[in-house]
Amino acid sequence: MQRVSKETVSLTLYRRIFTISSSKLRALQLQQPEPTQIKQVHAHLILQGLDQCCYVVTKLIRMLTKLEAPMEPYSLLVFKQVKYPNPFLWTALIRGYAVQGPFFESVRLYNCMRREGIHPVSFTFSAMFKACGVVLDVILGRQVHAQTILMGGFASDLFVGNTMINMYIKCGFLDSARQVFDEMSHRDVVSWTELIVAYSKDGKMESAQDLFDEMPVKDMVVWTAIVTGYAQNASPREAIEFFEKMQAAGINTDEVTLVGVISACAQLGASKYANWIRDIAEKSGFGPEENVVVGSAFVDMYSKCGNAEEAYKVFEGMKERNVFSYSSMIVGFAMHGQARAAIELFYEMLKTDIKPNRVTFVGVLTACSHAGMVEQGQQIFATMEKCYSVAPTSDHYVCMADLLGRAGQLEEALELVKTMPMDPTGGVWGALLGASHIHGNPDIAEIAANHLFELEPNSIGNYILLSNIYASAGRWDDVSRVRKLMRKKKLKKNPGCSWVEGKKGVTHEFFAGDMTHPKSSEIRQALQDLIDRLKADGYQPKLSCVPYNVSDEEKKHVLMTHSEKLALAYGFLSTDADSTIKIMKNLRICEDCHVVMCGASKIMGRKIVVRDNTRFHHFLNGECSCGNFW
DNA sequence: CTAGGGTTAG
Repeated sequence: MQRVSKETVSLTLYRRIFTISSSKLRALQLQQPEPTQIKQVHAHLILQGLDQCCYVVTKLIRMLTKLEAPMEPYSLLVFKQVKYPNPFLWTALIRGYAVQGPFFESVRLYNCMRREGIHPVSFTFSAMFKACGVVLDVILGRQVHAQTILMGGFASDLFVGNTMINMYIKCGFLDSARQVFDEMSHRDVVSWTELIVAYSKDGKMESAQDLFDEMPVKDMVVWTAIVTGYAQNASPREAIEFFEKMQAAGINTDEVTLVGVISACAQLGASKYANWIRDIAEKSGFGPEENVVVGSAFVDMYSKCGNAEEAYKVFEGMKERNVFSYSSMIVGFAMHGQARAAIELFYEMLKTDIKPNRVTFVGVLTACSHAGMVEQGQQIFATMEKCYSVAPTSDHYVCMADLLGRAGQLEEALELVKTMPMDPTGGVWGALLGASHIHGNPDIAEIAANHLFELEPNSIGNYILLSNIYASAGRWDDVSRVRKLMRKKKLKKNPGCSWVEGKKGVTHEFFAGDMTHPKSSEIRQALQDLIDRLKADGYQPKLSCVPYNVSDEEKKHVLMTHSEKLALAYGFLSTDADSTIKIMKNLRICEDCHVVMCGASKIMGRKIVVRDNTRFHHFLNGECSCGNFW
């Protein structure tokens, strides 16, 4: 009779046992194996005399680790019963603790192993680097690094090198990671990609780009990394440029690549790009229905491109939704002034088993704030930690200061800021300053602004806002004091700029007082005609929107040259009579322009959508979705 | 064993 080696038998057996047990797990829809099942498997091993076989026990421990079963008691138990564990078995246990914790057990076991004179394998070092990366212990990481060199040869092992790079990156030591990379005798795409991603996450796109250019062979993953890197670093045009290069190079794209590009399109906020990438996604079989991440990215993109209906359509059509999908949709509703829809969706979400997170609450609270729903917002804020164990961060205090302040409860807002449990951030004081602007309260504005000048000394917007608040109150001495401060700091005003989507997605850009457009005189005329019709309907220019101490005539003239008005007039001239006019502005839309937009939507019978620096205004029939509350 | 993914406020 032919003798079968023990390892071969055990491999077959291992397959049989584990196929059975994993199909059982699937049938029971369990995430983790039940203790009884583990016991059964172990009893089986003992019965077969395989509980001493390192190979089988190693496999068992690896499987348990993968299934996220706790290391104790079973993994540790089966390990302890093996009389002569080999380095692979030790390593499986060390890795298990590295992945699931407690981390110090990995270290203790590693030391035990060394004391017993067991020689580590390369895999052991990888496991240790993993552990160091998890707890960000770079000191231990460096010690293990030194040992890989002492042990001879391991430091130049490709896998050990890659895990070492990974550990240094996780700990934030990019230079050390780069040094390992530079000293490695063999590198693969993984080594390159790890570093490229690390550089781009650190905002160093030039370094990432340099490495990318040097790479001998580029695969889909690294192309995706560079596209996504640009998208994440607020360079959507570059992201799209590289995506197109990637396609031209004949590289496949998958849903991960698409997500990066979708995010870039969201940042551009133009329908043209939205339609373009949607088309590509559908054609390559990665529509928003199938994949949660793609779907959520599309929801966000459509919201940011001003297409709230399509965002919701995508959301509704998604087969699976998670906290990102809901949060994006809630934030989207809030952005478009649909506070009720946002809050309803939030409550709908609570009925599912998806748990809201910090971002979800930021979304709901801003929705409340934009709709002036103070009590509802306060109630949600009060329950977020108690009921959903999401501790409020300063972001949430920004929302609350905004909620109270916008609603005119400036004193309460100030009190909240003074008593909040962490140091108030620029955002919190900024919300208060903004509210003081809306409600014309120079005293509270002063308090907020003084904190802001400390926290954000170079942020021009704060100086302008304070100066405008003084101007509205007629305190011209204070105005010139702030102006002087700005001059001293050499801060330059960020010019107001608007652009409008014309036919075929072509956009036109206008600055305040802009006369450079070839059709300038026509635009002026169209705007004048519109204003005349509005005046006949009772419109009065809001002179208080001009923060200069000049004559009323001059103020009227300044108002007429605001970039969003020029964009509006051009929109009328250059788009079909039944289409929506889409305008974007880099700064907050001014009150006078807001009134004009309302009136224009009624008189001209057109839908107008304006995106200013934070949100969308939908004008229809003389009304705005923000309810004149923004 | 190691590399690429989406949501945040003034």
